[in-house]
Amino acid sequence: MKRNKFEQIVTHLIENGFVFQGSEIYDGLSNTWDYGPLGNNVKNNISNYWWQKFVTESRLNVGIDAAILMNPRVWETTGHLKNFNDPLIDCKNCKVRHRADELINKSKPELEVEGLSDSELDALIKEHKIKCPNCGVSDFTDIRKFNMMFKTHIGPVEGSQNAVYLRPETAQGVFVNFRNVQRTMRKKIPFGIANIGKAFRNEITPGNFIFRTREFTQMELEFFCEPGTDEKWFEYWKDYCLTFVEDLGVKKDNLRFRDHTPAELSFYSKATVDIEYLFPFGWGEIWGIANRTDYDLKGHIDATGAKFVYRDPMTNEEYIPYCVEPSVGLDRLLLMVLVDSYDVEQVDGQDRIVMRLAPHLAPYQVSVLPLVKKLSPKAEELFSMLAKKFTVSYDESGSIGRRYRRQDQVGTPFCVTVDFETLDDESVTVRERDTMSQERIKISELEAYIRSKVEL
RNA sequence: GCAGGUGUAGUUCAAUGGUAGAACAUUAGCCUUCCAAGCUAAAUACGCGGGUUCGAUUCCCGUCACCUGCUCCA
Repeated sequence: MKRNKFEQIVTHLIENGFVFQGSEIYDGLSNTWDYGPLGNNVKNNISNYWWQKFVTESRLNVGIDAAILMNPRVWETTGHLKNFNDPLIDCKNCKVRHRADELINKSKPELEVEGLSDSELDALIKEHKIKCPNCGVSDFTDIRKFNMMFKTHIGPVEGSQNAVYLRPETAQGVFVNFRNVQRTMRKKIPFGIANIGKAFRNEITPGNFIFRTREFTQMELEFFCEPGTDEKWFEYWKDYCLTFVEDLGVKKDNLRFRDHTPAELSFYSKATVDIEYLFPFGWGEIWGIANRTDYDLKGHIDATGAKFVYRDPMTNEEYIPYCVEPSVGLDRLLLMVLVDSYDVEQVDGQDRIVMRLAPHLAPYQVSVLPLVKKLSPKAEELFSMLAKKFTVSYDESGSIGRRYRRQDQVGTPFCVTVDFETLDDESVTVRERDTMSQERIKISELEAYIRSKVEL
């Protein structure tokens, strides 16, 4: 079996401690993945960089960390309980799956399907002998609901009264805290609230490694602005996000914007644009920037009477803020960065695998290598010094050339080699991943030298 | 969930109805070792369960996982 490039990359990531299959020794659990030491480092680097750019460096934004479990009424308000309840139906003849309401709509547009129960939909399909658009036969299974929210319960006893859901998006944790944050931080519109956290969706079909999983990390900013300025801010954040993605070091040819057509717009969104990346398996959405208008705040006001109406202190004008939401999946950014940096080149007739990760994202920025094991004490000393400033690995096993290649494989941009001269003159060899070039640097100047190359 | 495909050391591949070999990788040792050198050792596999059989990694069934579609989405 010939392996495609994506399979090669996945194998490489698993073999080098970036990602492991979840619960592997128990035969795994479908589409769960654990991040190994290296993948975790890269993920944290991306996540920290996002927080740096969207919160720390922003005069307008602040960040929170909202709970995963929320009062289930939140999901009634947002429509998730209703909209994540798709009535699915399978054709027994050709095995193609359909949505029951859409199935009826397509062949009998005159029939009203809005608000019908499953059994009523079932009855309509039988009564009008609706045919499968794929094979033309009218022979379907019963409707089955596929709730995309993970359900659990509070307390020791399971029951419908105490049902709660794992949040399917982090955004609502921000919206319900709009007033808390605005008041305590004394924020004036426009301002944004950021949140990084896990979300859970019981996807019908996950896949493509860590691209679509049922448990994933979202990094979201809910940016609140005055109605009428929303389109301006939409454009602003759209550009800001693209710049962010480009700073992750991926090839620009592999990036594009894609506007959602009116037909595919979410019911809550006035406009949505995706930043997409060209994965080996095709274009995939990385980042969605949505104009959510006042849908969310208004919904919570209507349901609870929350004081989410904002009074402009200058004009005394009152309004419900509009929200522009850049929402990105951390796992997808990670996959993008890892896939994009993977490179195989020929050196002296041998394959050289190099992860050309941006230095600020690499799992290790520096590796300290004693030329021979006798030099380990000096190298360990150097490791301790550098580890206070950078992420550093240490390797004393095998020939120096082999160790350079090992570091290339996991994307370490700089290797620092301790040799016998080091003992005499306090200098080391700094070897660069991308150029394979070497330079002699004094230990006293090492930190500044590496810092100048690692920082953006 | 449905349809199709795949499943042997860490990886890539062999062989076989009588319980498995290699290459590379890994670990240890030799070597004043700067781009996967060499030499000497070591460790590691038939996804799981059941059936047929004297005996199953091999045949059958089930299951689990992964890949490709259908659907959904960050």
